[in-house]
Amino acid sequence: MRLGLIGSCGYDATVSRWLPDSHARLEDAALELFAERGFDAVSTTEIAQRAGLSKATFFRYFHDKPEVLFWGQDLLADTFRQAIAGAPSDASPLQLVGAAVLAADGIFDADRHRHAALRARLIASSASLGERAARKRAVLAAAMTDALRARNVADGTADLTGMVGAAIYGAAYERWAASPVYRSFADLAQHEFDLTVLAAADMSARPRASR
Amino acid sequence: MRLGLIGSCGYDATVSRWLPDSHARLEDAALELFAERGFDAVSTTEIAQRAGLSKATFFRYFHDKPEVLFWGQDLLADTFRQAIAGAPSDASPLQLVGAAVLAADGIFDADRHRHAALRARLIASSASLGERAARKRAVLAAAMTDALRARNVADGTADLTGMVGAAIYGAAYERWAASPVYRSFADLAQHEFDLTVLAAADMSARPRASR
DNA sequence: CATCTTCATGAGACTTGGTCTCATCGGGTC
DNA sequence: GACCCGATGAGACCAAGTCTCATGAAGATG
Repeated sequence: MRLGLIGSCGYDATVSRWLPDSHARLEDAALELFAERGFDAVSTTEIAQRAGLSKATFFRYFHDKPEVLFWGQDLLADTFRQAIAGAPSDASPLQLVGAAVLAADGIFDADRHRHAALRARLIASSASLGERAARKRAVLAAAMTDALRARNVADGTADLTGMVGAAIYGAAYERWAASPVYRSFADLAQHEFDLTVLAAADMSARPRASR
Repeated sequence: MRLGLIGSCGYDATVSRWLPDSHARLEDAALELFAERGFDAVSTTEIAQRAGLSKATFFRYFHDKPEVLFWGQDLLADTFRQAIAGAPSDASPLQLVGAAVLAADGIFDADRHRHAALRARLIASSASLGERAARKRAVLAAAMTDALRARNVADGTADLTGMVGAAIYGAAYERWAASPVYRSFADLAQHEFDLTVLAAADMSARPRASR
């Protein structure tokens, strides 16, 4: 139900004198408190206390307070990179990023869906969280751009297509998170991809005479 | 040489018992200190002292420390909006955002160019500044998207084109800031626009058989 | 059994960003 | 002269984040 892996350093849940899974306990405590009172009104000291730990330990597991909501993003960037590197050789750049977003399906399971709506609500409520989210998305775009360049896609095209890929991902994730019941991420991603292909063609079209 | 206008509230430089232009003095002091020692190693107290003011006054003029580097962005978003609203009715969405970026030419004058390289260097050096920059760019994209929707561009197309517009702006600004001598922003923007038109067509193209 | 090492943790001092309240004081107004 | 307005200073106060040192159980070694 919960990953035994932490962002950078893998660790095995050593059964010791301490209660196990400090990382998960801290995350659970934080999400509970955020759900009750919002992000800003909860202090890191309080999160740590509810998890039965100290503030210092909180910052050992999370680089800063927002990171409780954002950890695990590296995995997503890697998934994108690998999907693009491993796609068929006759795919267009747009199809490559489409395949990348579809490949994220495995990450967004039912467990992750449970907190997705809360996360979205919190991020929308705080300017500083919005900044972090924007940056994370830029990192995803850069990951795709790099993977495209590695396949000899021209620089300008790789830049643009990476951003479009991030937009497809963002739209698909938003809908996935907003859905009250669990749905397959791949279905939503495929749908957003199709819409984006149409929109890409539409960008350069002159407007029809209005009605 | 320096605007007499502050972000949200206009004020006139009342000649009174205080030295005028606190805003400008704070900004100058901050940029000097940042240039000397970097963003993180300078405290807001120190900035205020060099400007002959108190920390409290610093936070009256800038909502937070990073804002010293980012204020004035609202003007840019408004410029984009107005340019899109006022463009010829037969323009394609891509041409609309192109026109918007070109319209920013008036903002990027020689005075603003003087500190642009420093700003870029500082932003690249700090993760938190990178987040703020990413968010600001997302706001610009949203401004363009809104203006496109107001012209009856379809939602999906407006979303995508707004992001592309922000990318064009970002690339043009980056080159403008990096140029050691002052250059016309419009020239660079036009060039980036042309490249992006080509890249947009290239996104959907199958790769040529490699040599 | 005794000792040593390892390591996740606690305790708490410390710096700084950011908020808030209250006092100050010159200028303009009536 | 009495009054208010508005930019400012002083400084208390809170929370994020860093850092150092102590602790004590687990496991290894002898």
